[in-house]
Amino acid sequence: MQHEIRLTPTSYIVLGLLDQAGEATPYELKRRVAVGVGNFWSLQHAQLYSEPERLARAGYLTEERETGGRRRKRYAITRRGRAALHEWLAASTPGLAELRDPGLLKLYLGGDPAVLAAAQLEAHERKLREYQRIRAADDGAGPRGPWLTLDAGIGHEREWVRYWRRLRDAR
Amino acid sequence: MQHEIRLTPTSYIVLGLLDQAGEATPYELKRRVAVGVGNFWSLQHAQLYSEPERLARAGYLTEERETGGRRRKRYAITRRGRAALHEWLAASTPGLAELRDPGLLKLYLGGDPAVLAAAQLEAHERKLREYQRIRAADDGAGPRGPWLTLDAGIGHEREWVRYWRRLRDAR
DNA sequence: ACCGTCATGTAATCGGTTACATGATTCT
DNA sequence: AGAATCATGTAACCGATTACATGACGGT
Repeated sequence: MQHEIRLTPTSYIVLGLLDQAGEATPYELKRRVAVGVGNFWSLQHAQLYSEPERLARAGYLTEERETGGRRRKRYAITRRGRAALHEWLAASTPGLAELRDPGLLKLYLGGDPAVLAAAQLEAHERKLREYQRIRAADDGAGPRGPWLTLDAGIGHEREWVRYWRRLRDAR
Repeated sequence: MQHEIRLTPTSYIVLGLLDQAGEATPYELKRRVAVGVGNFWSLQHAQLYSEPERLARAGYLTEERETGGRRRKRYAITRRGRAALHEWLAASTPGLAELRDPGLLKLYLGGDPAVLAAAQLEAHERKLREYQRIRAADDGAGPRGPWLTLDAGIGHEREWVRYWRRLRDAR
C-alpha cells in the first residue's frame, strides 16, 4: 500500500483492462490480452500473475482470494489505480515506437534481401488477412480504442507487404 | 570460452557490428549504433559494455585491454562468433515485430484520439523529415543493409503520418 | 584555473522470460 | 482408463535499465 513502484506499460495494460472489466483473475486478463492488445503489445502470461501482485502491494489494486475450489486471486482496481491510469492516459507521450523487427535487423546486418523478403512477405500477408477477418467480424459496438488500433495494425501490415514485395522484386 | 549462453538480438547487433568493423571498443560500438541500427532497435549504452564481456567469456569475441592511457577494452570477433552470426542470418526468422507504440497503447486503453493524434502526428512528421535528410545525405556507398532499412523506416513513418492525420481529421 | 560536456565505465536493481509443475477437461 | 491438451500458478534466472562515478578535454 505504500512503497513507490515504477509503473511500466505492462502496469498500465493491467490497470486499463481491470478498469474496463471491473475485476478479473490473472487468467481472465490473459485471455483479454490475447484477443486485444496482445496483437501489438504482447505479454508473457507469467507477468499477468506477478504484475497484479506488484500493483496490489502498492495500492493500485485490491486482491482477494476465492475461498472455494481453485482459490484464484481476483483483482480489482482501486481509486488510486484509476487515478494513475487516467493521469498516464492524459500525459503527453514521450518517445516514438521503434520498429524492432527481427527481419529488418537481419537485413541491416547483412542478411540476404531476397531470402528475407520471401519469408517476411508471406508472414505479413497472413497477418494482414487475419486482421481483416477480425475487423470484418467486429460489429462496431464496444469501446473505440481496439477498433482504432486494429486499423493501425492493418495499415502497417499493408506497408510491410509493400516493402517486402518491392524488395523481393528488386533487380 | 565454454559455457553456453543464449544469444539475443543484442548479441547479434554486437557480433554484426564487430564483423563489419573488425574490432572496436564499447564506446565505438555505441557511436555506430547511434547512427545506424539504433534508429529502429536502440540499446542502452551500458549493454555495449556488458554484452561484449558476455560474448567474450563464451568465446564469440576476443578481448584485450589497451596498455596505455585509458586501458580501454577492444573486442574482435572470433571464428566462432562469425559462425554464430552467419548461422543466425541464414536461419528463418520466427515471429513478426510488434508495433509496441506507447501512443497506440493509450489509444487502445481509452486515451483521447484527438489529443493523441495531434502529438503523435507532429512527432512522426519530424522523424520522417529526419530520415529523409539522412537518406538525401547518403551517397549509396557502403553496405546495402542500412540503406534498405532506412527505407523501411521512411515507409512506416509515412504510414504513421497518414494514420494519425486521418484520426485527427475524423468526425 | 574553472566549468561543462563528452567519454568511459561499474554496480545494483528489477522487470521479463523461461522453466517447471499440478489440477481440470476432453477425447479416444 | 489413459493420453493429450487446456487452465492455472510459482520459482529462478538473467538481460536490460537505472543510477552512479570518474577521467579527459575544449573553451573562456
